[in-house]
Amino acid sequence: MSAGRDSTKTKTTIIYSAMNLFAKNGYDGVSVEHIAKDANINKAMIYYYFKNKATLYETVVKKLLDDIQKTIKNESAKCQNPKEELKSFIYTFASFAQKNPHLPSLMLAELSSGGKNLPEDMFAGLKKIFSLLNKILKNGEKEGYFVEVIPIVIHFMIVGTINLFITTKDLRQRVQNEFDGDVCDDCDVDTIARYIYKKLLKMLQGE
Amino acid sequence: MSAGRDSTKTKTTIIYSAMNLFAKNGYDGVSVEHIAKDANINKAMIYYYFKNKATLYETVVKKLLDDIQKTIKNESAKCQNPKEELKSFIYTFASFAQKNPHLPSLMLAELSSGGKNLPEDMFAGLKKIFSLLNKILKNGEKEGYFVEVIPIVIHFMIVGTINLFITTKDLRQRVQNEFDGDVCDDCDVDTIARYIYKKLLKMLQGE
Amino acid sequence: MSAGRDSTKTKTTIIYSAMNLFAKNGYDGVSVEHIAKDANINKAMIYYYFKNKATLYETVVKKLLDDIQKTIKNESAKCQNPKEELKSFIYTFASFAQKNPHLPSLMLAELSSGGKNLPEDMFAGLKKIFSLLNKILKNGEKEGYFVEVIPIVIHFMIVGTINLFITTKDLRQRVQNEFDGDVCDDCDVDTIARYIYKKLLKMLQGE
Amino acid sequence: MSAGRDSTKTKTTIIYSAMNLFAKNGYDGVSVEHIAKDANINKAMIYYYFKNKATLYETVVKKLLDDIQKTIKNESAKCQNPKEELKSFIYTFASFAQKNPHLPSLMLAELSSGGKNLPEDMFAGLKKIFSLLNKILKNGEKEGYFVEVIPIVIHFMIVGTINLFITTKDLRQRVQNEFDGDVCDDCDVDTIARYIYKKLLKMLQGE
DNA sequence: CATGAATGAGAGTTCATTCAT
DNA sequence: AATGAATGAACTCTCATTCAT
Repeated sequence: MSAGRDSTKTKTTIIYSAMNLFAKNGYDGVSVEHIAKDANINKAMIYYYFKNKATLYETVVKKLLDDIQKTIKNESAKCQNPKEELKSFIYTFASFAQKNPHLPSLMLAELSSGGKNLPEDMFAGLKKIFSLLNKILKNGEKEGYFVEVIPIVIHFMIVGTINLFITTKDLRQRVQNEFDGDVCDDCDVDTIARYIYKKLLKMLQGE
Repeated sequence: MSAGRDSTKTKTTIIYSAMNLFAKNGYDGVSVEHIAKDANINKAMIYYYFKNKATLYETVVKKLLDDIQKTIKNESAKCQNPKEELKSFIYTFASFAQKNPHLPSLMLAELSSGGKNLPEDMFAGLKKIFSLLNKILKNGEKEGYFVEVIPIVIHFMIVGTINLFITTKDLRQRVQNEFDGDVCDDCDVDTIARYIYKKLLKMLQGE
Repeated sequence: MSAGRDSTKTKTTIIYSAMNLFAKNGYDGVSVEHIAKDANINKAMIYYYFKNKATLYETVVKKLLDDIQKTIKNESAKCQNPKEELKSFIYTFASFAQKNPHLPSLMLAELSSGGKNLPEDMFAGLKKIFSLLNKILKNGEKEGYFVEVIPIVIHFMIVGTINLFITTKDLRQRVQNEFDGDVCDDCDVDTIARYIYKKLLKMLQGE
Repeated sequence: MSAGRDSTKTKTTIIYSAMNLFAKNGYDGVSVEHIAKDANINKAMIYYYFKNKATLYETVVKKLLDDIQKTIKNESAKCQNPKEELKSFIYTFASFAQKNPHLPSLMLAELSSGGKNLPEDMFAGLKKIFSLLNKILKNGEKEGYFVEVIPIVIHFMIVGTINLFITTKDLRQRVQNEFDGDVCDDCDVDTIARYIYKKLLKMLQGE
């Protein structure tokens, strides 16, 4: 009654339920039945649209990586110089990660398993994202904006920091009071992005 | 016969097997039977020593966090000033993470699940580690070595970068050639630690 | 549009695909989807033409039994005396079984399940085939060609031997060398049919 | 309560339930749950004792073939000459097949699937049985009792006939009256064995 | 302390069958 | 006459956990 017989709609529903749940509980922590119930569809439909659980997972992760990569690219096109591009990269990644809290979790889960689940196919997504930053840094270097750096380290600094920031949000709020140091529990992502950008500039321009 | 001694030995064996497997495959990716086989003991013994699988997991993670925290503390005690302490923090964390490749995986897995698995009890470990860095930064600031920063962000920068570096080791080697940018596939952890420290100093000192 | 013609064609396609697959994999070993794909039609069409899977199976088996029975009858009509008729029966059954390797498999599968699958309706086919041999033997007896025998036993000898011969073809070739006795792995069906006929004559004529 | 914790007993129970059900309904026609219920044990125990359904099936078939082969061998040892041995072979096979109505069904099912289910491992059983007959025939030939024949054909005659006789028992009784020819619906297996032996002798001795 | 046997719940997956268009 | 979407039941297999010895 509800969903009817709309192929794309059903498939999309499945993907979003899966994205949601995989992000929260990881691959092994989510059952196909769980996804089906969340998507309000019959469990067998998942196998109608996807070969198996692993394929569904792969689809989800790929979509997420694809989306962010496109978003970053679009935003980057509006920039005038490497500095702006770097800023845009950080801001866009951060805001996307916040809007899709799935992403950091999935990325970390994926990476922390050594890519056990999704071989051969989704690296493309990760590589493309890194490529974008790589170009920005190299350009900036060539044009005299930045000093020479090891791009992958900068990449890990940005992504690692933001990811941890997002994934620990709940935790940080849980501990805020029992702690002397500032855990930034009420900072919003924009603030953090700005902060990271500012600090990073110092690295990239220093001496 | 000859009780007691074997007891601790068995328990230790279990913990190390569990640590190993949990790190590689995550909580849900490891079965109790799997651990028993790896530890070469009877499955029921795990339930003799640990209430259940979750408790065993908790024990493992806590031990790991405890170990690193103690190591960092010990190393820190040998230092003369905040700069040296910061250097020591980064180096120690990096080398510990490399020697226990379990740690980053477990930390990420744990955090990325929003602490779903080990509630209430293991945060202590994470907090202690952060506390160490917090003190270093605050001291450095008070003594004029560092400018004022948001400690948790610096913490995430260090930990996030190193963790990603370690967990992506295999992946980076897999892609090294098909890529234009340097993915640092043959850098060792020390090199990276030194690099991170150097770059961080710029942040913390720059006017 | 242009109904009617396609109708029969589709139905026929289904039957042949089903025959092929049922023979190779047995009733439970074949899915309706499998048949649909093989026949290159939509799965639901099978339910348009046949009440359900069991009915389709029944149709297939009946057709096969009907075909062979008609073939035997036709060939028999060309014969002059019971001896020739017996020879024709054996040769025809053997060559039909070889051309339709489905038949023996299906017969055996059907019989070995105690007729669980097709109740009440397909025995007719089996009975008709046996009737043909029965008449030959009775005639031969009356006309002094053969001694009196129990027809059903002779029937089982012929059918059982040929069926085993055909169904074990692959197996016999697999073991040919590791075996001292001759497993007749390169005999063709005609040779065997002739041999069976010759040996059977001895039984039917002896003293 | 009932079965208790007796390993061998449980395993045996499983095997016999499986033998029974597989014979009646074939491999695909029996569910693991079905077997568990019939054996009055927990479904998971089947996987405790057997790798999977296929392995259980294999075990069952192998046991059956082993049993009959040993029985035939034992009986054969009591005989004085090839003629007696042949008689013994036929009688023993027939009576075993009757007492274990599973055997013919399983053999046929197995063969008719081209050995799809049990590769590489159970042929041994089939080969051993054939070897026994092979020796009898060769000996008989050497000692002047029998003429030269193709052993595998004789083997198929015996086994094929008896198998069909047993598997069609129900069917033959269902049709007895609606039929002119004698379908031997009330013959017992001994009668048939004797008959087959008698007829076979004619083949093997006739000049 | 230690073991093998046992359990019940649930996981992923497939299937025959039906519905809506 | 034909199609793709949908369903619910069943199936194989695994797992965390407990019992009996």
